[in-house]
Amino acid sequence: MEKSYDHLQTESGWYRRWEQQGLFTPAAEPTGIPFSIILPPPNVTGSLHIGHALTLSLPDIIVRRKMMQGFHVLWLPGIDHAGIATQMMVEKNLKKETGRSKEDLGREKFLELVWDWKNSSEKQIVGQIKKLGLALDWSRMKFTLSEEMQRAVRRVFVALYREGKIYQGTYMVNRCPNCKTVLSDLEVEHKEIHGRLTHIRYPLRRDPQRWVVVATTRPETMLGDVAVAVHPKDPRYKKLIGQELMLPLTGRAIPIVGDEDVDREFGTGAVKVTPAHDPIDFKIALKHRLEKIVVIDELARMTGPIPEKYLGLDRFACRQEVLHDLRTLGLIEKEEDYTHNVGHCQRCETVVEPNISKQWFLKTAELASPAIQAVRDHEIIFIPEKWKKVYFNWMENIQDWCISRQLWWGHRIPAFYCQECQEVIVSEEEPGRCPQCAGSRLVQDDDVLDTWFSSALWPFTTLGWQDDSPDFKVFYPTSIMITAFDIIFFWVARMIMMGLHFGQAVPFREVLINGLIRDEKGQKMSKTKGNAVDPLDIIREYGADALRFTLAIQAVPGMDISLSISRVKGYKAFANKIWNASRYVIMNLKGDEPAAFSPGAISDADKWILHRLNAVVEKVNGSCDGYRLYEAADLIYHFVWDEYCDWYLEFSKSDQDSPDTRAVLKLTLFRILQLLHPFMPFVSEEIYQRIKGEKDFLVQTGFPSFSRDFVFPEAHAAVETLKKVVAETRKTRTENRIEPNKRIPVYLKCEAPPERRQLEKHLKYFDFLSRSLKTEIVDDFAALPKGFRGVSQNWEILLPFVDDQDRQRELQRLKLEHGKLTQLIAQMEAKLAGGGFADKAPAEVILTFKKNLQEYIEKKAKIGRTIDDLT
RNA sequence: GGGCGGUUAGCUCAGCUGGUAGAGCAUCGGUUUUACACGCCGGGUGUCAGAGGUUCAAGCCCUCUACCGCCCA
Repeated sequence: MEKSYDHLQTESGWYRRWEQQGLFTPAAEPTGIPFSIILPPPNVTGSLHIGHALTLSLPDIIVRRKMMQGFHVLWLPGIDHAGIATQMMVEKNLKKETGRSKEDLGREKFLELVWDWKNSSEKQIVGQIKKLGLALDWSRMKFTLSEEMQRAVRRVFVALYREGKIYQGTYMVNRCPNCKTVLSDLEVEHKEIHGRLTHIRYPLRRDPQRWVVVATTRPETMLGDVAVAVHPKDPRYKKLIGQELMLPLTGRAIPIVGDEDVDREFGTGAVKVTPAHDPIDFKIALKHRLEKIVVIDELARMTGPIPEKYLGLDRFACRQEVLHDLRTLGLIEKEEDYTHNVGHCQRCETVVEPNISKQWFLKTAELASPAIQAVRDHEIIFIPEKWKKVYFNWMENIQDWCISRQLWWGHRIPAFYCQECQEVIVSEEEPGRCPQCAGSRLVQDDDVLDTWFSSALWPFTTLGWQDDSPDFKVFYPTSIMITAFDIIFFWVARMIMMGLHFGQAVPFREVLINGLIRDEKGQKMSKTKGNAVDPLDIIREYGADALRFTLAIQAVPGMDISLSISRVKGYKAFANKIWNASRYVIMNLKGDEPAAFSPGAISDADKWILHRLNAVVEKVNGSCDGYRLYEAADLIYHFVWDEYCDWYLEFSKSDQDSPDTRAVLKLTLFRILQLLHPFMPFVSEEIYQRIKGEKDFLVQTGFPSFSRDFVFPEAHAAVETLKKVVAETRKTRTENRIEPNKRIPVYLKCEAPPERRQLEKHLKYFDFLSRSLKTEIVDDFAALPKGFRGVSQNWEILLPFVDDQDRQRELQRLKLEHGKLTQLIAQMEAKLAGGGFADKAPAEVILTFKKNLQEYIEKKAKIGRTIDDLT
């Protein structure tokens, strides 16, 4: 074996072999309890970022452990067509490369380009996923826009339409003028904007010298005002209700209406009403039967019955014009700085324009209530539980979902319009003829569905629900959904609604919410923002194992992660540590190690490591079962490094002649590899291949579980004593600057006969680990040469001086320690005496406390005696 | 406006049902000890954001404040 671990070499080969062996494809015959996870599909907008690495690694750790435990595991991969994002990218690309727009190409040709893009993006994503080592069953790979998924989506759409849950209607929706499509509420992000609140005078028609002042952040919309609303009880304005105002710049007269919903505190208390461009005004207008004047078009340009000079201007350019013109007319009362929330397109950050148009909607209330109930009834468990509240809060206030998008890339809405009789036909297949008038001039709806519509169906459509497949019967409901919290509404909530409705059961039993990986500014990483990190860079430099381990150990459920490269580096060193520990073990194996050893016959050191291993295995299983993977990773890390490497390998150096010890070395290493495999699949596999048993691959060997045969409390206690005295001896050596390599005699004194016997049995380890020339356990130091002294619980250590300078140094050190102990003891005694601690604290707590105190007192006395002795 | 989370060693973060604080990295001293210098041995490091309260005892529970971040409207 090489002296240091080469992650690049190891990680390059294994994945292909795992895949070729079909290790990740569940056997045709169910071999255990089904366990399934459907991968939250990454977008085909490019490549994966580090956030994906987290959301994909965590389930993989769970999946691999389940595979090892013998479950019938399916971990199903897929990718998402991501309507808006993908189309935008391809459009941008087309523009850049050829200067042409998608309209220049036409729908069909453009879509061909998008498919090309999808294919190359898919290739890249799949490559990245394999580099991460995910144990996915590629034979079941899905794509949200495949022919198969399209069939499923059409079936669902038609079913919901027939149930009256999908309807078409004209309402105010959010439109992104840049993406040129409407958006759902969820795709709009509210951001604080430092804008201006402009107070504009609207003169009274009968008395132009008097006016009403309205305040607005969007002066350009005044061109579409149809009224000014005031609160009917507002003393400032109530007499004016019913009168008319002259709308500046337009020459139109508009009424003053009274409306209870007007906020008297906002601005002047009189609000302009622009029903075509503001959702609140839209509602006011409905109540008062006011006309809706559209003055901004779908691309956010000025339009409609407005003065010609404004026509065609961009909304923001027009704002400046309107302000200028009003100023000229002296109609601006004042302008003030004003901070308010403005909706932005989640994809491109353009300010969203409220817009009235005819769209398709999904009525969500009826779907939501069983979905709420399922979580209430614990059919679905959120981990951590607090996310339930977020889920309930959204679901209980859910609005109808606008599902149509003015895009080309997506599931085309299966609605057909008869050009003869205007009949709307919703059908899975092209109807051919109008069922109403038998006309054959049918035109399909141009729009496509919101990407998230097909995502909502993902847990059952990927399993072949639409074809009544065996997979659906075996693997639905899936076991768990693992994702970031920003996707609770987009995915989780909608999947639950659709899963219950069409799959007849919850889509998953558990929802594990992980945090987001943020950049150094604490910002969400996203491709559109350009602050994403490529996990491949990290993998190349430190290894996928190190990355996976870092993510696992940092991922406290529900907490965000700031990815720290220094930690990745640390876990790369961990991989190297394991490599070298294995190297030591493998180099020492002679082939005569018994396959089975008698637990009674092995050494205490062997028993100790098995005992510790057993305890760690039990804890790791508990942590994994509770999805505390960070805790499991931490346990494994410390067991391997602090116990197996730092102590057991060192003990074994004194026992190399024993075939039993070599057998325990190998067995423990094997168990470590098994424990580690879900977290670090590559290095563990690479090493396993060198100590391989009957199974070809590590994932086939099982996951360790607690064993009653490996409980050795006496041997464990003995070795802990040994470790304690070794540590104190080393410390005494270092503190007194005894040359690290020099072997010197060590004298020990012990007040606890059982501990003395424990150590006497293990002096060979002690000599080796503390570089002792010879070790004597004596009853009294009096007859011995003077020396450096060390004290730990029940033990005193004496390392003989070489000269008088040594003695002086030692005295100084002891006095210092004596002082520290005096202080500590005083504090503890004070606590015991006053306050009520002794009366009220539980007996055990006091007992431990007193025991500790007693120890300190004894230690102090010992040091005191030593000081006298040396003086 | 409603809600949630964070504030612990220089940095990034753990700390389970309250019992005198931990990890990785960094740092300091020593060390080419035959698995590993991606190492080994040893050390230092914190008024656990601030104030108040409950308690014998609070990083952990309660109240308030400050700052940072997020979600929803």
